[in-house]
Amino acid sequence: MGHRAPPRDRVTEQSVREAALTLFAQRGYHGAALRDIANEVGIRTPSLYNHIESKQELLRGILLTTTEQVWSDFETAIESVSDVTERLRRAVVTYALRHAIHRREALIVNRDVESLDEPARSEVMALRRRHERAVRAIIIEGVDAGVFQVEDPFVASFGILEMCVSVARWFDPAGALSADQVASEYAEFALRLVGTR
Amino acid sequence: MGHRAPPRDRVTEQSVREAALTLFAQRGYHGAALRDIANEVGIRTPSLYNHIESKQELLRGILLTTTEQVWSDFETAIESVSDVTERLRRAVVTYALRHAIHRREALIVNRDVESLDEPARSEVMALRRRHERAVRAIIIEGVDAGVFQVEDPFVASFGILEMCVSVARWFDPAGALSADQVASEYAEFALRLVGTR
DNA sequence: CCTACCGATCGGTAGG
DNA sequence: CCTACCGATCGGTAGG
Repeated sequence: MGHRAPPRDRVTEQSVREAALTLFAQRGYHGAALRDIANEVGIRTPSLYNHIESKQELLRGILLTTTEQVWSDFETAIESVSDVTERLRRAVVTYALRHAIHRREALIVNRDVESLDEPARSEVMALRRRHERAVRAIIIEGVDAGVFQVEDPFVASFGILEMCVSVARWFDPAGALSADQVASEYAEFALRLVGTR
Repeated sequence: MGHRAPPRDRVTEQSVREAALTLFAQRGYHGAALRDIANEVGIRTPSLYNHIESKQELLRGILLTTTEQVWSDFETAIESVSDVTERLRRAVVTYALRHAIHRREALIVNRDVESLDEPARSEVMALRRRHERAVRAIIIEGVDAGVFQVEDPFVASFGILEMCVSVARWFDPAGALSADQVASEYAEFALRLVGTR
C-alpha cells in the first residue's frame, strides 16, 4: 500500500494513461494523486512528465476520447437503418455495451467532467448533448409514427440513456453475464419502456 | 469568487451542513475544501469546528442519514400492500421521488461513498444492498406469480433502480415537470420494463 | 529516469 | 468567533 511497484513492464505513455484510468475511476480525479499513478507504474512522480503534460491533460484525454467515441459509435450503429424500432435497439445496444466494456472511462466521464478545465469541458458536454438529442429524436420519430407510446420523450430518453450509463456501476466482467447479453437485455428494456412489445 | 460571504444569517450546525451538502454535490468530497464551506457561510475555516467534528464526519452524516431514509421510505411505501405490481410501483415512485427531491444527497451517495472511512462505508453499502435485494425480491415474486416477464431479475432490478438514481443528474426543480410527475412516469417505465402493460 | 526542492493548499489545532 | 500556525500533501520545476 502506497509503495512503489516493481518496474514490471516498460513504462510508456500508454501504461501511464492506463494507470491513470484505473485510479481516476477508483478514487475520482481529485482523490487520485499523481504520486499514486507514478507508484502504480513503478517510477517517481517527476518522471511522469516524460510521458504526459499534466494531470489535467490526462483527464482531458480520457474524457474527450470517450465522448467522441460515443458519438461515432452511435452514428455507425444507426447509419442506413430505417426502421425506427431497430434504430433505437441499435443505439441502446451500442451505448450499453460501451458502458459494460469501458467501465472506467464511463465512471470518470460521469463523475469528473466538472473537474475538467475549459474549453474541453464545454466540448465534452456539447458532444454528450448531441448524443442525447439524437437518441431523443429517434424516440420522437417513433412516437410520431405511432410505433412508440411515451408520455414525454425527454423523460424517456433520460430514463433509457442513464439506465445504460449505470451499467458501468454494477457490471462485472467476471460475472455470469457477458457484456453482449447485458446490452441486449437493456435494449429489450428500452423497447418495452417506449411501449413496443 | 473565493471570497467570504457576508454574514447573512446566523451560522448554525444546520447551515454548515447545508453548505457542505451543496459543495460536496457540486465538486465531490475531495474537490470541496473546508475553506469553501466556511466561505459559504461567512466564517473562517477553524470556526467550522464549533459546529462540526471533522470533514469526514460531515460526509458520514450525509451518507448514513440518506441511506437510512431510503430504507425506511421503502418499508413505509410497501407495507400492507399485497399486490405485487402495486408494490413495485410504490417502491419505484418512492425511490425516484427521493432522487428528484434530494438531488444533492443522491449525487454524493453515488459519487463519494468510496471516500467514506470504515466502518461507516460498510454500513452504507450494507443498507444499499438490503434495499436492492428487497426490490429484486419484489421482481422475483412477480415473475413467480406469472405477472412479470423478465429474463434476469438481477439485471432488471439494476436497470430500474439505477434509472431512478440518475433522476438526480438531470431533474430540474424549476423545469416543466414536477418531481411527482417524473416519479410516476418512472413507475410506468418500471412496470413496462418488467413486462406488465 | 532520478534527487532536491518549490509555492500553494489541505484538514486541523492552540490559544484566546 | 478570530489569528496564528502546524505537518502533510498536492502538482509541478530545475537540473542533471
